[in-house]
Amino acid sequence: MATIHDVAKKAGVAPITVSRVINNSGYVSDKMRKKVNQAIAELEYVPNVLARSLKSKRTNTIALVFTDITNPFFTMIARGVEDTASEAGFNVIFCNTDESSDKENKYTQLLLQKQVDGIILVPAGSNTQSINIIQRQKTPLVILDRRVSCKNVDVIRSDSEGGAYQLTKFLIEIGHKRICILSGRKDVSTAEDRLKGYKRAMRDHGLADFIQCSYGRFTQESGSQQTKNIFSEKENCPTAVFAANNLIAIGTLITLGDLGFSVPDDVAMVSFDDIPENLVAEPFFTVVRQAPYKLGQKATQVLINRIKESRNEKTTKDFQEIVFPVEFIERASSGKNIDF
Amino acid sequence: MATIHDVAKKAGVAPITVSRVINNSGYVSDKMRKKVNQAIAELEYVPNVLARSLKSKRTNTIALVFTDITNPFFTMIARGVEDTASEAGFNVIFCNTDESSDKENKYTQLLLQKQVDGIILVPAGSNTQSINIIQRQKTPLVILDRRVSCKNVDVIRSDSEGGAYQLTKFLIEIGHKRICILSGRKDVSTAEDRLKGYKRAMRDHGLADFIQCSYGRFTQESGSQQTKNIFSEKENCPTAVFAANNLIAIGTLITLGDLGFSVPDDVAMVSFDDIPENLVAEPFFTVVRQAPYKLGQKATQVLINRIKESRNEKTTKDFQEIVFPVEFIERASSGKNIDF
DNA sequence: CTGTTAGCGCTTTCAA
DNA sequence: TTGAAAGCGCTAACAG
Repeated sequence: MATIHDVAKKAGVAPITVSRVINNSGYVSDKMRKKVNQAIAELEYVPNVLARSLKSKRTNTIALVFTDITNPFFTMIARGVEDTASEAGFNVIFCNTDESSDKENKYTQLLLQKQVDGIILVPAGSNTQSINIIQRQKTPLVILDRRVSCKNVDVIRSDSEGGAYQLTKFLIEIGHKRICILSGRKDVSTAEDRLKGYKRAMRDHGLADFIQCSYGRFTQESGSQQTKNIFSEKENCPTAVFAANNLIAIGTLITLGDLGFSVPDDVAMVSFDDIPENLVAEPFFTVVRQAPYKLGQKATQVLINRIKESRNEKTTKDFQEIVFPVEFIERASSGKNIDF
Repeated sequence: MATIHDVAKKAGVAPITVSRVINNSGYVSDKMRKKVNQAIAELEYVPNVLARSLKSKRTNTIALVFTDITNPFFTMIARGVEDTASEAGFNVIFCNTDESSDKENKYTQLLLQKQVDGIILVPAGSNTQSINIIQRQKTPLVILDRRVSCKNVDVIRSDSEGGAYQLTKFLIEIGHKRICILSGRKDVSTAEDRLKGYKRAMRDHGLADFIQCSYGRFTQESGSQQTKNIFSEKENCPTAVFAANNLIAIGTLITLGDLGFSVPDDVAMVSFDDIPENLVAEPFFTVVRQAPYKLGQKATQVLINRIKESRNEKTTKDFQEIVFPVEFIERASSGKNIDF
């Protein structure tokens, strides 16, 4: 593989001149430029950005560390990040942690070694170890989708509590009292916040006695499992279920069917998060929908600003927490005006 | 940020000794090792892999260049690639081309500059420019999911033609004659192969006169559009539709509904590719299903072998084309024993 | 406008 | 078992 020296020799110039042509920096006469470009073409020269980055201290690469790209919610986030980063001249490395803090730590270590310019992190749990490491290396960092206990960091997320409140209130208003929530892991802020919103709505409407919470994970299997636990005893079953994410909702729907409950006739359902429209012929769930693409977009913008700040050694602006509103969509799963 | 020199100074050794500790290479006495490790911990030293890679000529990074991670088929491929690569100590960079050869070229250029150790490519079209560039830089390459005109390259893909034959034959055997196929772009091999398989099945069963093909793109919108084109004139409409991928299938299903056709009662449907099980409560489509995770896995294994070969300067084994079988699953969308 | 010098942080090669 | 020297390919800083 040709190096900048080979090109320089062939073009009869100094390596730095080649560098200037490649990077469009400094002054180069048209004559020189032409010669250099020709040499580049002839040698099929590909600049080595490792060497460039080693010298320039920037890789123009950011990383997105999240739980599982297989969940359409995160897939859309990934696209939002990639598109935005790409437009700004940044590359993206994606890392799936599968909700494991161990994997999260390993990946952040690796990413720091790779000298990424910045990291967008969806924390796997409440553990802040990787956050601390990233910050001690002074690598710009944005937290996405979930709250964390540290205060000195930017956070971009949706209004989980508000959305949960809205969904619960809706169920109450169409007549439900015995509403249960099936949520994710306790140490994941979105699971916690949705539960909080649910509880607040129940209390606000005098239904504190009917509060019934279940923790699990944000997966279809967990949705099934939690549903089995709650609906296996046929006495005093909830008349409505609030699934704390899309995958739980599907597990719940399937298992309710298996147990002989039909939705929404026997049990009403609402869910946080949607399945992307191009994957479903007839959307069924009443949901509160986040805007994952926009979340990814915003997180990337904030991160890139931080990166630019750090390059200019500007005084750091205050950290911000940006909370996106959610959108309520009523569909068939919640039924309506049901008599009990 | 501490460098290897800082660690060396602190530990009272030479930089190379630190290097040996980090990489577990060469001989280092336990005493030295301890001192070095302590210095590393105290300084929170993070090795710079750019410098390492510059010297060692390997980045332990591979790239997956594909069309759109938003399509669950490719999402699963991405997971297959990441998990396999990760296990072998490789990092993955993902690049979405959105079926644009332009973007494909730009990304491959960038990836070569980044000195990735290998590339897995799902070609955006029949253009082989990026393949040529990659090969001229002697970067190991594996083609995934689609055929290409070059012969000197490994290809991992599913049996599109066979699967299409199977689906078409199935429709014929349950009594359909007027079967149309809605496919993707003509210059994408999977669109072409599925069409071929369909045609061959039609001919083999004496239905050459009923062959009705439509090209478009592998998206929901295209599925809708193609369906509109074919079903807007109510005369001699097909009694069955073969959607060449999952997204087309959904667009078709929706639009058939809009046009007043019910599936499968008025029109039977089959489709290539499934929607992942954890995203759908009640799978509806009769499909031929690929194994995207395995495709990604296999492609990565083949690529990593090639990378190791190239490091050992071994004589290159012959290029292989690995074709995965597909799995037929009958569901409600195709109906059964319908009278015409 | 063009070039020289030095060095980014690491590891290979050779020597002790 | 440890280290010194050299250099991977590039560019910042300075000089001309």
